[in-house]
Amino acid sequence: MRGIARLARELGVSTATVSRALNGNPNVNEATRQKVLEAAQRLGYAANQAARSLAQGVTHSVGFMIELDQESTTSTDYFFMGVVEGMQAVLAAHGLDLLVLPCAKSQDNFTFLQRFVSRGAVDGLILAETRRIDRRIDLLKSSDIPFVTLGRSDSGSGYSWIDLDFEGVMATAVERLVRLGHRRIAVTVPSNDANYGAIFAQAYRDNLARHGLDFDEALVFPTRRREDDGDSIVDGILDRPDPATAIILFYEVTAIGIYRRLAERGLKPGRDLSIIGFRREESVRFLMPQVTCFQMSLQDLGTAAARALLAQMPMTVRAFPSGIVQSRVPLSLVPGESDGPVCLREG
Amino acid sequence: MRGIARLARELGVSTATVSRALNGNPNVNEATRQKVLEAAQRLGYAANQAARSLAQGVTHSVGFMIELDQESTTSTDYFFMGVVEGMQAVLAAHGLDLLVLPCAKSQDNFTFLQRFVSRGAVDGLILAETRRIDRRIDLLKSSDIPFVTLGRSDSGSGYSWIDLDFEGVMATAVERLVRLGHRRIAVTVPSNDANYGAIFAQAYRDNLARHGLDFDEALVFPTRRREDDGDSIVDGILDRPDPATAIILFYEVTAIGIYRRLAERGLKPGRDLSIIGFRREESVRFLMPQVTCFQMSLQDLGTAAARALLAQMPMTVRAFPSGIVQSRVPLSLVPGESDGPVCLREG
DNA sequence: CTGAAAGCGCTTACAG
DNA sequence: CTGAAAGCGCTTACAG
Repeated sequence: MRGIARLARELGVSTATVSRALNGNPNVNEATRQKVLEAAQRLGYAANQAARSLAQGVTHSVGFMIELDQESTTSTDYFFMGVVEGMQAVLAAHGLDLLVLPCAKSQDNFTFLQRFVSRGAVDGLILAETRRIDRRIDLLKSSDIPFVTLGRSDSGSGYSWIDLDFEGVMATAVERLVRLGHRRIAVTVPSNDANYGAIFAQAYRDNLARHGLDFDEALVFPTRRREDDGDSIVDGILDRPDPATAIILFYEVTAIGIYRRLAERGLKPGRDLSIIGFRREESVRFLMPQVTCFQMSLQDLGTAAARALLAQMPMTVRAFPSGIVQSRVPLSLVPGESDGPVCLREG
Repeated sequence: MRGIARLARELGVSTATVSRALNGNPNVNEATRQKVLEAAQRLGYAANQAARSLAQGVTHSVGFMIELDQESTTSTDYFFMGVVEGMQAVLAAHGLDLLVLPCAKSQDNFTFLQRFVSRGAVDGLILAETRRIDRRIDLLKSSDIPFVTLGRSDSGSGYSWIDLDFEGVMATAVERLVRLGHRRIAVTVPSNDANYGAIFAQAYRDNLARHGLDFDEALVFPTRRREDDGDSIVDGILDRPDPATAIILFYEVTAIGIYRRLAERGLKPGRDLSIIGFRREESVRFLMPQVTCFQMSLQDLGTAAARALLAQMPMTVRAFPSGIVQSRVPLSLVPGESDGPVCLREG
């Protein structure tokens, strides 16, 4: 005999009473409850997770699905801990365990998710890095499981998402550059299939238009999260009849290659080419001159996602009556010295 | 009626047969199995996790407990993704799900772990960042759950661990510096309570002794994972009657502050002070001159940990007959320009 | 090769 | 306030 039965026998009460005492059911004599609690503590007893889930129909756990790829292996993760910290704090306060579910890039992310969903392994899900078209969202919508995504998608509708305020960042960056006199502004965009690339690019176009600037496909540079695209970007920007005078970066790390190439050509960031980065990444924080960029709270992002999820879950919906949440976490500009007024050279 | 019962009724067979077909039990007519598999696929059926675990007594999942602190929020995590990728690949190949369990620094890590253990939420555990004295190890030893730690500890014995080869790194670093003529070698050590700090410090002493060099407490600098200890270190090393000529860093990021301070004093890394870093971190990869440091495969670390765990688990012990594994993942030197022969100045 | 039935360890109406 | 019992959705000897 084991588990709750052993505890019950030991105490001379029924398993029902033990269960009630442990679960905070009010219909238990206070003295009995103390006796049970004490014994459980002493014997290190905790209800078996599987049995509990089966009987209750809930797991008291939430999954956070992340994807493991080469790129994220060296950088995105830096994004990860802060976000998880925010989520965990909120969920723990409501008795929910956060289980981070890492999906290898080599396995199909749809199948991966489906397994956890159809097995009822978690009560809710948070998805990272949504795609423009993302079948996972359709899957989650058609099943009855509460979920929230980190990032928007064109798939599905009427679901909760939290995202970065790409639009706000781009508006601030473009306006700042325009004020400094820039009329030809280049941009880098991520070359992967996550939706944020498309959003960033669209915001770029929208904000050029707002300021009456022409969009030029030649000034859009797809990049990966690595520093060595600097040569082609700098040369591509400057060696043309109508060079750009500024560039907005999606991946901040690109600044390293740009700085390097500029130095080779005897040029200076902020004087000969204005640079505004997006997110303040670890690897460029010490670059000189400092990159003008945007800062945000990763914890807040995680917190917002967790709250939005709790608003979907039956157990916590009353405490979070916000319904569907679709919101963007703001970023604030951190001025550096990598941007400045248009430099009047030869032309 | 739902779950397996519904599937069984639909197919006109018993739940036992469905279960067998789905679980690869050989005692099933091949045609029957196909029929079941097809229907399960079509209806999106997968066995309920809780019911399955309860019936089988195993969860088919492994927990990787990590801790979330301020420090790791900005850096250690960079360590994280690669390791998880390695673990996940190995575990998935054996039908095990990897659940990353993030523990907030504000909650007691012992209690956190205990809950997962006593509830039987996972079949095995991997612990990160062991302490010199680590009650979690005693807990795991006294329960029957298989586990592996990332990092050694003085607690417990006869358990499997995987760690970095701090000794090898230190031996290589000290020997390299000694060959370059250095006799006064400083070191930075982490100021937290993880065991690797103690190991690193001990390896430092051992290797000084091996080369007949005196140990001097004044040359040991506790640091945190941030760049701004450079001033006190550089000044502390150089402004003394018997200055050190070289320093070995635990946290590579410390190099940034050291470089800065050296520059302020008109000195050069590699010429006026030789610097060898430990692990090649993202944030200093682009420092000039490049820091001489050590490289390792995070994936290999994760892979080794997962394999060591499989060797403890009943289901996989036959495929991994290695027994207790206690091994150190090697790192290889990546020469930079931050170290060089002793510079003969004035004295 | 298949099915009826017991059992995994809990929770929770139901009855008292 | 407490207990006996049914039930959660599976798996697995056991019998055929």
